Amino acid sequence: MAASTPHARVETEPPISRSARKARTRQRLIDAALALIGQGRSYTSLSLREITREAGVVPGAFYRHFRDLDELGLALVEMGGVTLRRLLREARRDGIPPTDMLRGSVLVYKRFVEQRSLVFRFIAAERGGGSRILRNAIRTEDGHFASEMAQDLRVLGVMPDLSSSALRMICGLVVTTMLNAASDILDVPSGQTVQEREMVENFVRQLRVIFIGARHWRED
Amino acid sequence: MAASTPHARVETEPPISRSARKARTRQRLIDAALALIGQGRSYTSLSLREITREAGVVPGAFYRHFRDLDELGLALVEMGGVTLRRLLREARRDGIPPTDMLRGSVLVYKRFVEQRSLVFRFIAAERGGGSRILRNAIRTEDGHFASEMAQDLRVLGVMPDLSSSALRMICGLVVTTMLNAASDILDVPSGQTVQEREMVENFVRQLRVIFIGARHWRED
DNA sequence: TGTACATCAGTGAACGCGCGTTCACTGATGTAC
DNA sequence: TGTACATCAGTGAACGCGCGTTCACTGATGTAC
Repeated sequence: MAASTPHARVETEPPISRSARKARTRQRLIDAALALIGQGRSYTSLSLREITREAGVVPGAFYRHFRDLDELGLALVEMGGVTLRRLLREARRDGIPPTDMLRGSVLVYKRFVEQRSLVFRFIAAERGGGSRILRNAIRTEDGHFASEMAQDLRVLGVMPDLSSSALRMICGLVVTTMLNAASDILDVPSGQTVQEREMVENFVRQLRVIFIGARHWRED
Repeated sequence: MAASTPHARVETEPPISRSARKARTRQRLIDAALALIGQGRSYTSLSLREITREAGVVPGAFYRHFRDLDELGLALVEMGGVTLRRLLREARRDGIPPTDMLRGSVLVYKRFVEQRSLVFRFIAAERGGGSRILRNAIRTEDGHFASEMAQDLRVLGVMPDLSSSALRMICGLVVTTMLNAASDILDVPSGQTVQEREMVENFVRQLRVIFIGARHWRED
């Protein structure tokens, strides 16, 4: 047990600065909340004590890092934003799948969501539901994501006839459709089941409708 | 206080059968949960005692009506399903707004959501988030709603070239877009504000994209 | 480099509180005769 | 219609438990000289 007390030093590790240690504990609290979400709990129903227990610190230590649970929630939202921006960055780097572009993108997205299931579970849940503060923070984050996506499409010369505002609006629709799909992706039993294939197919077709609509869009 | 005890009889009311009284208490529990949701609470974070307190019964009485909170949640989902079916029924009865069809429908929907804000707040929140049981129940309910909408459109002869499966898929997209919008509708500060108009405009344009996409849809 | 003091992340104990669940009970409603 | 008994929705008290928050504390890290 001595090894887990805060001041014990694991022999193989070098000394750690106070600020680094503090940042590490902060991250442990965030990870603990995500781990509990991963066990099927919803963020709104987590207690401060559960989180500190999972993180391996005493309840009172929580207050060295966050004023209350909402503030930890905002940190999770920020992490969600970072995750979404990474999705775009990877898309930019890897380019569009050469054949069957839409289905390819959907499968890439599906894998991305599954690899970061905890963050997406959190976003999908609190987007519609949690406290007003979290909901608005997530809405803002989603909005930024949609705007960035619109700018990327503009740069790539996709749908050059659309006005910026129309492109932005369409990306907003794509984003909400993606986030709805994230919830479906996480709930479908994994493995090459019929359900899974139907879910992917449905998602692909819905995006196709949106892009067909975008191609034929005319300003009023 | 005597008037609020279960056996007291308000003089002006006729005697009530035992089963009617039980149904009334059950409804009070449901209404109490909705009332608390209306105060900005999320269903997942409600406690059994809060609900019974709000309903004006003793905590133990809860068990005469529901096994646990999930079972009450399922009753709320069912109520949500009834609400959605009523929306379709009214649409059938009143027909499509004669001019500016889409914007007209959106405004009708907006008023509908605002009038039943508690139910929609619940659905919007638990759809992505609550317990797995509730999420699946809501998914099922939404699916039925989409199927019914598809059938209505078929009967009305809207988009007669689409296969039933394509029509169903498109209605699914419309429904998720509607439910996302419900969350926006409930969060936007009411009154004739700029924000409100922009939100409605965005919603209208997104639906327009979907319907344009549907008109140009070709089976693979 | 060494020493004396300051800082502060995390501890551990304590507090009062609301929680879910149980149980024997009460008394109005329902039923059999 | 009247009477005797059964039913059961709701009561009220009790239980053990985990909760959020507070506080004086400890001791490793950081700093001034």
